[in-house]
Amino acid sequence: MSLKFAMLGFIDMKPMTGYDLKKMFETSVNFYWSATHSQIYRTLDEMKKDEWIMEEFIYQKDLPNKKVFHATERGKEALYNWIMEPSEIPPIRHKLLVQLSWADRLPTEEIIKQLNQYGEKLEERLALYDSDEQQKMPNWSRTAKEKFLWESILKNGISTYQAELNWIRSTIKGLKNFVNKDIPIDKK
Amino acid sequence: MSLKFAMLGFIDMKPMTGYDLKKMFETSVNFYWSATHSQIYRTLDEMKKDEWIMEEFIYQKDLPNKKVFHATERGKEALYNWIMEPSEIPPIRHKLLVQLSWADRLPTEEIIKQLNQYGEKLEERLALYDSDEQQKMPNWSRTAKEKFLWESILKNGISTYQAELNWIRSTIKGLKNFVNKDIPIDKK
DNA sequence: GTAGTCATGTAAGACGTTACATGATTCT
DNA sequence: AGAATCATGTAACGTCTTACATGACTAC
Repeated sequence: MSLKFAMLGFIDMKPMTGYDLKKMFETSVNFYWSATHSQIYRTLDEMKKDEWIMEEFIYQKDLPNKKVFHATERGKEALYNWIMEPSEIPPIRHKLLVQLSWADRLPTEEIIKQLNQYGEKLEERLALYDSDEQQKMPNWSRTAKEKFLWESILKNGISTYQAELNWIRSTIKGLKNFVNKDIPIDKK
Repeated sequence: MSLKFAMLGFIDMKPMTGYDLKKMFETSVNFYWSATHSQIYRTLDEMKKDEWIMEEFIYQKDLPNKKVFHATERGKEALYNWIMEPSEIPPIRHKLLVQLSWADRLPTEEIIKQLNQYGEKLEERLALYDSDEQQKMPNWSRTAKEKFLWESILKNGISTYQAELNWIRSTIKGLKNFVNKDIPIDKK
């Protein structure tokens, strides 16, 4: 449901093609919403039917022709209304945590290896976000307020991943007590 | 893909009905994976076909009949192998962040109201997890290691939500500078 | 009486991923 | 010569949500 609006917001800022949107979802936005080109083109069709966007066909000689989409008044209104809707805490589907719930069956070293691997991925992700690289938060921001909002969004990602990385580290530390030891419950 | 294994893990600990699983997903497990009964019954069918579980039909006089599922050897093996698979950082789909990206259009007070509402939800969630209530992490844990793992999983949730709550608070603070003010970029 | 728990299922639709499909231009 | 970029789409499949459907017993 949010996908339409994520796309509409971009199109409203600056008319765009499906291909442009695809790139947006691959770079900037990527950590809080994502979409493949399949999904993008299908959704563009729907939005066109709903008259939230209008298509402008552009012929190109050297490059493939393309369709630039523009937001309509109806579209802008729909976006505006949606932005004010209250939001729930997003459901998380966390494979690693499901694995951990049943990881009792694994040797402790294996579990630690798993957590380490995951931790490395978090580190990479954080490195990416901390680098200038990720100043790809679309840089055609107009107002100071908008700039502030985009920076805040990035911070959300960073602090979430950082929290999880800290958790990983402390969990690994705790697990080391179980390496090659059998610790009965309630041993005082 | 993880759903099968989340279910299988429970069934392996203790034979269960679809209804029992449903309750598990509503309580304990709920923050890192969730499922409705529709999905659960369909998935049980599939797992039966794959011979990961076996069905035991139980006739009851006062209550509706039920089907208790037991994990098979094949099922246990599948679970074991899956647990060792490396896990990616789960994709996040965060409606509030999409809304924030385009919230420049809203009066700052409205944005703050939105963030406050969301913050309250986080506080409720945290209160729930901090309370004994949430010792609903299935309490038939056998080994100390398993107990440690379940506690760790809960901590993951708590620290994630706590990090987001801190972020919300600091974002609100920052936004207050934009209430009824027009701040040009690069004003020194 | 009315809501809740126990207990099971089906059907339709929304949302998402992966694979299939094409083809010119530009960079290495 | 091979890979990447630009640019669009379709088809099949997998996953998830919402609504429809039933029915007895129990607690307030």
